[in-house]
Amino acid sequence: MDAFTAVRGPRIPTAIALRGVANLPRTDDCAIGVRRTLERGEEVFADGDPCSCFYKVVSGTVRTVKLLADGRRQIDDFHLAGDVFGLEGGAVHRFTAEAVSDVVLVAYRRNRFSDLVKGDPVFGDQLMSSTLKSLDRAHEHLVVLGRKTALERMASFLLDLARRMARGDRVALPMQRSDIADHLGLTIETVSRTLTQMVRDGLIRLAEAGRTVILTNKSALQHLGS
Amino acid sequence: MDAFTAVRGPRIPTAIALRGVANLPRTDDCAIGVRRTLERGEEVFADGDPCSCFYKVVSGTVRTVKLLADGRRQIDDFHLAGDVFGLEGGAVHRFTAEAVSDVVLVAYRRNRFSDLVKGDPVFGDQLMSSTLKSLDRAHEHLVVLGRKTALERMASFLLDLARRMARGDRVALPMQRSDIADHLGLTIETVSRTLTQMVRDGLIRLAEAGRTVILTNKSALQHLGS
DNA sequence: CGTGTAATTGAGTCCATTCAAAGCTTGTGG
DNA sequence: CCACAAGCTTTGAATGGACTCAATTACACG
Repeated sequence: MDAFTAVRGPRIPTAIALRGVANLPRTDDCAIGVRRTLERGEEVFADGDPCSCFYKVVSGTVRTVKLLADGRRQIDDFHLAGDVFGLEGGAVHRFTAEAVSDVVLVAYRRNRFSDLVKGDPVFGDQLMSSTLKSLDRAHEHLVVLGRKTALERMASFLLDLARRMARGDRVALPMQRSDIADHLGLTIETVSRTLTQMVRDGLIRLAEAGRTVILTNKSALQHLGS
Repeated sequence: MDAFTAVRGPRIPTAIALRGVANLPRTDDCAIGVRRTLERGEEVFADGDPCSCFYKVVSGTVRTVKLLADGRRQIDDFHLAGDVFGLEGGAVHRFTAEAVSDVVLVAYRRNRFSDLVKGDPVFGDQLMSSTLKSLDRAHEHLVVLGRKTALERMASFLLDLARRMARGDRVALPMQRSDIADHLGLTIETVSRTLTQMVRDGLIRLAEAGRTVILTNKSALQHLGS
């Protein structure tokens, strides 16, 4: 079975496709990449939708979500500006993608992978590199979910966010407690209690109604996050 | 940054490389793929080793492992005959790979991805497809570790193994309880108790000193595994 | 200033863990 | 062939960390 044959679109001039999102023409020209804006809570695609596009985040935050039959939820990952998501092997998406905040995306039509790479070898390298990065993040998160305590999970999460989006030691959380809980395999109560304990222990400070975290003792956090 | 430049080997005739493992010449000719046999417990590569090769399993089972500083262990995945593992984005491996049973592998030298694909587009598709399959498996496992109970974890695990390696409804477990525990984020005691409970409930039977599981009520297991 | 949503805090419970011991298997040497 | 050792697995009892249920507080928005 082939990864990129399920949906065939028009041939994409791939040289332009993924590299310079900032330089993309602001049109609906599907051949290059469709700019798409969503409001907080809107769905990018749903579990089971035909897998015709993948996406790159221009601004905002997206969550990729899996739901169990009884409503339990697991958030695989949060995707920030520059991240690629929605690239999958099968013919349909295996998870749902939703806007955590207001979001701007660029959608790329999926195609036979070898064709894309033939058109632009660098593009192929980048696509593979981006997929391998996702895989690495997923593997890292398996350790968090499989073997870490609530405190350690939160420390890992905050450090990861800080590395990716911090200005100084301030992290403005784009998501709410329930998202963090469903990402870390905890409940919102435990998330809240853990943050409170971190404040008590001088690891962090909270600001802006708890939506900004200031890392006041990064080395202690790193020791916790392993 | 490019995924496949860290180690440059001689140009690989990729058309032969990944497709027909069974047809590979049994030589040490590194340009095609080195056959490698390991005994149970031996290391394929270690966390931090330079990432010069990736591997395809010919026979046996391999585990990929992450260790925390205090000895806690997470087994990302088990790799069975036909599976590819060890392909990573960075210059060094981020986990350890060990033989769960006696194992035969073929090692492929990593190379610039676009070069590989240029040599053989089908090979590129397969490599990407294999990576996306790993990513899908990792995401599926995140749900297991983040949101499922011990019973559900074990059900998911047994069904996955059955799908991949069962003869009829018999699954000969290649790994021991501690491996299962470290894969499912449980302790060996909980793994054992869960299996005992499944036997009591008529979901499975155990044979050959508990190293073979017979799925006697697959639909009930599927209901548990969601 | 009220209203609804999100976040925090508290009390009690439970599932999986830890600690402990016994039972099986397998391999080795007498 | 049996005895013994070493490792793996199972079982039991008690503990504990995160959960559930419940109530309160804080905040955003009309």
